[in-house]
This record gives sequence, C-alpha cells and structure tokens, in this order.
Amino acid sequence: MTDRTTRERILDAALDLFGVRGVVAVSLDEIARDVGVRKQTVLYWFDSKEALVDGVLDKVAAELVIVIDAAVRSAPDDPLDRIDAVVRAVFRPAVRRPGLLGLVREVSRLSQGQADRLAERIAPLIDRAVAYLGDEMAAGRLRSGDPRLIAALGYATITGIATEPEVLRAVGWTADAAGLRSLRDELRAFLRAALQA
Amino acid sequence: MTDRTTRERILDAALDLFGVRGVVAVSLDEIARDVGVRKQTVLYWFDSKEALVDGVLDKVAAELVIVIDAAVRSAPDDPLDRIDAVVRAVFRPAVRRPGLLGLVREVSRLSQGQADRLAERIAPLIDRAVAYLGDEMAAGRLRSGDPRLIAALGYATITGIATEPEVLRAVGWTADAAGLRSLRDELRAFLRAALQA
DNA sequence: ACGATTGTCTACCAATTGGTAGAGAGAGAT
DNA sequence: ATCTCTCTCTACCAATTGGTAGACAATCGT
Repeated sequence: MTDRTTRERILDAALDLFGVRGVVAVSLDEIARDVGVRKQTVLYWFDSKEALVDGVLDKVAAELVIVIDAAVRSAPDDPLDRIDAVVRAVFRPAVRRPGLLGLVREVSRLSQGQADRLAERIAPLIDRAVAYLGDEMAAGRLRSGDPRLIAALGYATITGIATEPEVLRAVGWTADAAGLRSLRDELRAFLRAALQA
Repeated sequence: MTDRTTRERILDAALDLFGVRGVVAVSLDEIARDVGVRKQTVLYWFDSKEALVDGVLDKVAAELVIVIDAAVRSAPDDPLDRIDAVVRAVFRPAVRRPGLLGLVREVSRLSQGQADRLAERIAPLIDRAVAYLGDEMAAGRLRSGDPRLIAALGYATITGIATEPEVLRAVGWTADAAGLRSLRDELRAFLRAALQA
C-alpha cells in the first residue's frame, strides 16, 4: 500500500503555491520545503515539474466536478436557481483556497501540451453548461441567446473574479472572503437579470 | 536627445512577451533577442527587470487612459451608450495586443511593491467609473445598485475575457479577434440588461 | 579638434533552476 | 535473518537566471 500522505501533501502545497504565485514562479525546492521534505522526494512522486502540474490539475478538476454535481443535484428545478447554485458552488472552494481557479488560467500559458490537457478537463464542464442552457432556452425557461457565449462569459467572469483579489485589494477593495462573496453575489444578480425569461 | 527607439522597442517587445507568456516566464535575454540587441542593453535602459515591468505598466496605463478618455468624450450622453463605448474602447487594444490586460493581472502576484505601483495606476480608472456610475444612478438614469460592486465586476470580467483566450481556444472556442469580439458584445448586452433604469 | 556623454558591446559572476545517480533506512514477507 | 520493495536522503550537474564591470565606438557641444 503506497503511502499516500506525502503525495497528497505535495499536491496540496503545490496547489496553494501555484495558485497564489504562479507555476513558473514557484520552484520544486519551495514546494518541498513547504511539505517538510527534500526536492528530490517531490521528483520521486512526480517525474517532473510538468507531471506535478498535471497532478494538481487532476485534483482541481476532480474537485470541481464533485462540487458542481452536488450543487446541481441538490438545487431546485428552476434554471435560474440552479445556475445560481452552481455559481455559488464553484466559488466556495475558490474562496477557501485563493488562486485555485487562477491556476487554471495560468496553465494555459505554459506549454501546448499542458494547455491541451487542461482543455480535456475543462471542456466537459463548459459543454455541460452549454447543453443545459440550450435545453432550458429551448423550453422557454430562460431568455434565449447563444448558450456558448453565455457559458464562456460566465467562465471568464468567474475565473476573473477568483483570480483578481490581489488587484481588487490593491485598488482599495477588500480581498477577504466577504469581499469575494459580495462580488459573487453581484454576478449572480447580473446573471438573473440577463437570463430571466 | 536620448535615442528613443531602442527603449521603445524594448518596451513593446516586453509588453507582448510579458502579456502572452507571463513576466516570470520571460527572461531579459529573450526580450533582448526579440529586439535584436544584447541583454545588457536592456539593463542599460532599465536598471532591473522590475524597473522594466514598471516601465511597461506605465505604458499600459497611459494607453488605457488615453483610450478611455477618447471614448468618453466621443460617446453620446446616454449612460448606457457611454458605458458601452468604454467597454468597446478598452477591448480594442486588448484584442490588438493579446495579453495586454493579462499583464495587469499577473503583476499583482509578483512583489508587494509592484502590486502597489499597479494599484496607483489602476485605482484612478476604477474610481472614475465608480463615481460616474454613482452619479448616473443618483440621477435615475441607471438602475440603482452598488457602483463599487458593479465597477469591480466589470473590471474582473474584462480582464477575465481578455486573458482567457488561450483557455477558450483550448475548449473549442475561437480565440481570434472575432471570437473575442462576440464575447465582448455579450458582455455589453449583459451590462445593458443589468443597468437599464 | 577634442573631451564628455550616450549607447551598445564582450566577458564574467553568484545564485537558482529542473533533473540525475545512487546510497541507505524501514517495513513486510518468506 | 535476509531479501525486496518503498520511500527519502546526500551529492552532483548543466543550463539559465538577473545583474556587474568595463571596453569600445559614435555623436555631441565647445
């Protein structure tokens, strides 16, 4: 039975550091120090830095899927409420872990391979949203429009908010969880206003 | 008379490279190579990499101020039209230069000093937007709400869209100028729907 | 004509990066 | 008891990073 804790702890530390300061800016040494282990131990668990990033992406994607599924299942049938629940659900881990979604953005700038692997994990989520929006529009329960555009805009806005707290705080905005939540609520209001049938 | 062209060319190259691949990921050597000069020449014009980043920020902020001012001045008096014009104006340079706004985001993750210097440049722009929204709401020409929240949301969304093309393309979205424009137009529609008095 | 200034260069440097090679500790199974 | 496998370690390495020191040419005002 492979000892899981070290690997898990490396993933946790890497996720936090990558998310806050960026993948390129964080060295394996720093991650190792954070975990209380040598850099070579990190390279034992992950063949390369790229493999580590990949592992972190797996973790993030898996978390997102679980969180979204749970939100969809427990939300009422009304599409606006359901969208609302998903937005709130996606924000919850993002607030708890600053930069979780910021990582998603940065990875696409690394290598083509990593951008592709990222797409494999994000695409299904967006596709689900597109299909859902399309269905509800066809049923007349949402104001009709281009579901792809709306999904893409929502995706961009959510990652925008989630990765922006540094800037917002610098501008005089509070970047704590409360500030992020009010911003999230404003987004929810926008979505309601724009999508209401 | 200081020869301006080399310095300007360095700034241009740095802006493009920083914006697309990130500040930490781009070395002075690479920028120098791009300009056709040695790295030490870059360090002659800018005392350090941080100073170069600072110079690039100055350039970006100055461009943004000019562009926004022009848009405000030439837009009709109606607040929705005016907001519309500003959104379009801000996107224009962002589309021409991929990652111009992405740079703004990343810089805040570097050092505290650079985050602060960034704030000095961005804050006035957001403050102007907040003041304007507040005035128009008070005059009953926009649906009332919290202007700070709306301005922050708009800022986050715009930088989100502008820095997301890589991800969106990876997901099957076209990241060319046309794709960015449809996304921008969707944002404009959202703003209209949410702000209309 | 000439000294000073401006701009670019060659030649280094210490520090850090991601990564390799291989030793050794610890536990389980036989 | 020892063999094996899992895990973490020490000891390196080549390459690259941002940055320094100083030579050399061109251009300038005088």
